[in-house]
Amino acid sequence: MPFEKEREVLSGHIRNKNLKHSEQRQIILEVFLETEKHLTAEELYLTVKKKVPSIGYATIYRTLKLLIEAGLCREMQVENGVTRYEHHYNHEHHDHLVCTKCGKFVEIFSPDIEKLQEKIAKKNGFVLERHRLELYGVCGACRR
Amino acid sequence: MPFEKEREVLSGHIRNKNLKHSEQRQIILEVFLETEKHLTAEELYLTVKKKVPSIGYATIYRTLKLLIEAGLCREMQVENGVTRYEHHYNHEHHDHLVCTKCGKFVEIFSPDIEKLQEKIAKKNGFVLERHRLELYGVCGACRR
DNA sequence: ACGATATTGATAATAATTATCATAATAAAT
DNA sequence: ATTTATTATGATAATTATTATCAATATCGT
Repeated sequence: MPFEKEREVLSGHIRNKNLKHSEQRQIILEVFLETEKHLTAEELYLTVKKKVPSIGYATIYRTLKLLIEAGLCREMQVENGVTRYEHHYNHEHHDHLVCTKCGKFVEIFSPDIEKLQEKIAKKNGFVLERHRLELYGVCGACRR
Repeated sequence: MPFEKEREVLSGHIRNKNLKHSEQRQIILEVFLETEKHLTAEELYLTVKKKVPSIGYATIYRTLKLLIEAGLCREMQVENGVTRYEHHYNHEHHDHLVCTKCGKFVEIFSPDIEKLQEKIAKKNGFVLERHRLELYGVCGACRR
């Protein structure tokens, strides 16, 4: 059974909040997890629609919110304003390095940068909650 | 004459692109520069409207784009999705540390972080063009 | 199976920004 | 100064992404 852990997380969250299971939620979760890239709501909608033709946009958005609350999903917005959704369960925190030509991106992480951020926040009297770092440049393939 | 340099920059850009001067553009620039905080398009619109009641929203957006092209203005988007505009001419590059309670923010800059970003980009074969860094936390005042 | 409650899907509403287009303003040439 | 070509403006429609509304349906504990 693939994604058993993730199913359980969602199930637990639903029970926890006295919500209800539904086929739509199951399928949206599956499609989301099966897709190995950062989806837009529209992409998710279109893919789910193939399995559940009656699905509505609102359900996609509602379920994405639910997945976020459950800790299974994370929102990311890259420059142009499009919101994408990425897997969050068992995925380490990371930031993104995005190619401005082809849109390809890689996930990055730097403990050194994280430390420096903490330092800056403290210096200004802030208690840091989270941050957002996006690097934009041109990737190797796009430069030739 | 205040903001003489900035006026010249805009003037030069307008000449350069064979565009035309207008009172609206002058006044929008003035209001933008006079306001010592990061404005939304709406705030700018409302302030300009006091001086030029006939001003339209489209002109505000068009002129903001023009100011950005001229290097006088920079867009910044903080988490909630609202786009704000800040002074860019003769302002050093900086990032933002934002309070999630009251919305207050301070401008920050760390050469060390910048260097690390370059290093990461290079390691991944990217030539870095720009980045975006926002730190979110709770400020001193909001914690008591 | 019943009843209380939550979910769904269709659609309207919202909000921010951009496109359209007729009219007005600007700049350059006469 | 007048003309002329071109750009800018303002009103409004269109667009896009997301959220709210609400009647009909599905779920879950009894």
